Amino acid sequence: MVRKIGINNLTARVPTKIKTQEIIDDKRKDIIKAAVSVFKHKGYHKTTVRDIAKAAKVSMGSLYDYISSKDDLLYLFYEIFILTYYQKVVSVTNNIKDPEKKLKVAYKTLLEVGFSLEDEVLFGWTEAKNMKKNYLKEILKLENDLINYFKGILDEITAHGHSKIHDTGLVANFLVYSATFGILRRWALKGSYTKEQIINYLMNTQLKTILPHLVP
Amino acid sequence: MVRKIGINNLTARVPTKIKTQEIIDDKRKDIIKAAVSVFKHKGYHKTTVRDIAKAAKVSMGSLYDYISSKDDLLYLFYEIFILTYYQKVVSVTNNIKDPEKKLKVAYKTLLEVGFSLEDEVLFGWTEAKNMKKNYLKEILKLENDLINYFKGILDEITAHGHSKIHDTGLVANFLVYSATFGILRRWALKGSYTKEQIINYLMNTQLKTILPHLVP
Amino acid sequence: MVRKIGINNLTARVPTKIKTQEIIDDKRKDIIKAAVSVFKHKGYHKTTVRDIAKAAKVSMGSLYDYISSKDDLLYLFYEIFILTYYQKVVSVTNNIKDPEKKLKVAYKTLLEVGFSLEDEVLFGWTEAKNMKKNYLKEILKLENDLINYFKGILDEITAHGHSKIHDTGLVANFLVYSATFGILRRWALKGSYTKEQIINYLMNTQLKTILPHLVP
Amino acid sequence: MVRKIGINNLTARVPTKIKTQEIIDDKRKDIIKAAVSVFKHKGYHKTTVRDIAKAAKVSMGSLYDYISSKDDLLYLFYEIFILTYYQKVVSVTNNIKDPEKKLKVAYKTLLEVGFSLEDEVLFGWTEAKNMKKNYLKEILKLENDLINYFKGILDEITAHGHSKIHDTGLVANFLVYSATFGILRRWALKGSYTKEQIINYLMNTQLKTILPHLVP
DNA sequence: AATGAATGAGCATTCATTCAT
DNA sequence: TATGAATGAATGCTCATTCAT
Repeated sequence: MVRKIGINNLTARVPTKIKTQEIIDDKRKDIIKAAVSVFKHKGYHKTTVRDIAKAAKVSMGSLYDYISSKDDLLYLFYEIFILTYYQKVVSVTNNIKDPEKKLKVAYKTLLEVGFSLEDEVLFGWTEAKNMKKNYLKEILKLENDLINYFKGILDEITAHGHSKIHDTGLVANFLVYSATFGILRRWALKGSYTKEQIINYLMNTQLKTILPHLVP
Repeated sequence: MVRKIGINNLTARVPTKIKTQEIIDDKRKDIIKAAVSVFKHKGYHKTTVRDIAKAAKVSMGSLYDYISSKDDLLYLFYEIFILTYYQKVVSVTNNIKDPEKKLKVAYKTLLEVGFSLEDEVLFGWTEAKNMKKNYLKEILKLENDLINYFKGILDEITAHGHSKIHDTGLVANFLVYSATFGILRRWALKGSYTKEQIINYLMNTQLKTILPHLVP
Repeated sequence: MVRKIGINNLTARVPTKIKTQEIIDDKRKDIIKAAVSVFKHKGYHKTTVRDIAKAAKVSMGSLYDYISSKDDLLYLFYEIFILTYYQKVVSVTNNIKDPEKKLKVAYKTLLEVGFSLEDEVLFGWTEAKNMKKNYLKEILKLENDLINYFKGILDEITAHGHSKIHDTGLVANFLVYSATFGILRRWALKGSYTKEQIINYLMNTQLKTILPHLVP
Repeated sequence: MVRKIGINNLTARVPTKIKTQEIIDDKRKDIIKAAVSVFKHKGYHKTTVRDIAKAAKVSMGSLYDYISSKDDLLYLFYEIFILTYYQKVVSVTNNIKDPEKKLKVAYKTLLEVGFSLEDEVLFGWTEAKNMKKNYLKEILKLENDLINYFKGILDEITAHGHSKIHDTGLVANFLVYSATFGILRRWALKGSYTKEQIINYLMNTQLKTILPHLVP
């Protein structure tokens, strides 16, 4: 089941002093974009709110009209980040009927979105612990939607008897985990392997584990 | 090729004001142990040097006689952490002649050491970015030793014609990456899967990718 | 001698951008009322101009059309506050001829107005220091009118030979001071004494000091 | 019953990062003295922690080694302030046997201590609301000790049949309240009345209310 | 060698006031 | 007249590091 949530109305969770919703949405996009661009390079802790304000070309005071704390920016980043992933995967695979094909396309999309958002992925993996408890909870829920989307495909495959998957939940989790391999290990891989080589490797090994009869 | 380095003389990279090497080694072990015990729970940034001094039962001044900055502690943590991994894997597999058996035992050891050091693994993954550039370089070298140890086994397997592995470097990297799945995704997995289930799953799927004829 | 000043034209001291006097008076009353309602609960410093604008249901910009600074509101509060006291006491006692009777009624009124404005009294006592020097001067003048009203009664009493009061100015001052005892010490008194007990106590002791022959 | 608490061990309630108790006591006295000297002139809110550090000739960081928040300084001020009052009154009257004499001396001491601490009294009356709830509670307890000391004397007087006091608690409260008249109304009184005139006036009127047979 | 008090630059956040629309 | 978004100086507080003893 696909949650029908857009980015704009989701961010409603974060309080603001501004009254015009349209301005909030626009400005927030700018601010988060600026925040992420700084976060990516300096990390959450080393980035100061001044850095972000400067990057977003707003004053300190104005920044705090749109968010209520530095924490909020982290939350907003994750929200957008995970939704970007999710919506991309869903939009690309939604109309595919054959579950095996669907899995292949979904996984490939996962890999490609990851590579297109390398810095964000890296940042996302390392800074989650800095989120406030209740914010983290929300983000984990969203992340779970993505895992479940894959689990759903795997369940379909099993149901159709194409393949016998032991535990679709565990497999779905590992699939999603495996998709960030190329990014999280980029220091070790860069120089030796191209993005395409990594994608091919993962498509061949990880999907074959699930669909043994797969012909690449 | 196994680098023959022990913990003590490695830490020589980190400057100190103390002159008796023996005292340095002992005290440093205490300090790092204390630092890690705090880091694990509070993270690097939220841990203050005061916290560490307190946990190590030394004065602030004394602490700075053994290290020259908070960064050093991070480096020393990684050094010990990665060496622990490496030495464990090597010591357990060093005498195994059959490369397939060796791979199995090495991978299993990797998984088990990981689970025995969950907090350290988590900490290690998320705080690497806080290390000074030149320290990071050193740590990546050490990490590379571990990857190469696996690559060596895979090369042996290929050489013996048991299995045809396309790119042993890439596979070695992914193997080591996969081994932390259970820990890095523990928020999603805890509650649903036991450590044993996760280890079994990974042994079955990841090793089978490499050794298709494997009978669990 | 009673100054004949109404609330509206007094506030003329505070500058405004608005030109129609009628609108000023109306809107200002709303704004001050709102400001006081917030001030009472949060204190002057912890109340933000935003709070006041919200409570007064006007925009920030509009608020600043009617006042020129947050200070002004403090002044306007005191102005209304002290006039309320004064006018009440005067209106109730103006027609009483017998000065002893007049004193009794005036003092009792003082006590009762105080208890009906507990929060305002408390606020008034503790925030006066935040007023601008020249505003404070004006307020002290108004306050002096009240003291002098009591002094006038005491002078009459002395003139009529009913009682010999050493220094009517000092006595008048202390009388007015004594009247806020129940409010300024309410943390210590609440729970043990009712408003009526306190009023009775003060009527008995303080008036008897002045009029020894008094029969309650 | 006189609580046996000195200033030094009382301040133990406020946390510190310093380990040597002697240093804490000394430095804190300096800091509070400096804080009060600034508070008196600028009020609590308008005084910045920087102001205080400067006046105390310590760095910001050092200041925060001795207190844990600006609030603490307010608490420490009140603690010392109220104890100064209390200890002075008790030490001067402790050995007086005759309760009437005791009351006279105690009240006079109250008046004189007040006048010797004018700024502190004024500050104390107006800033109590800024104290944290639990701190305020402690201070009110201390204040209550002073009230009760007077109540004790009044009870003795009543017990000895010298005078019939209706409600010694209420009278004690009002006595203590009356003692700050000269200070809290100094704007109105200064210029017209000397400290001595005010003290005489209060001694004559307030004590006579309690001890009608009193001959000044 | 050891201690712990001192330093001060740096940070997140607030808020009275202004001004373009 | 009315609106509310924008400003930025100012504030309370932290903490890695130093240094006198």
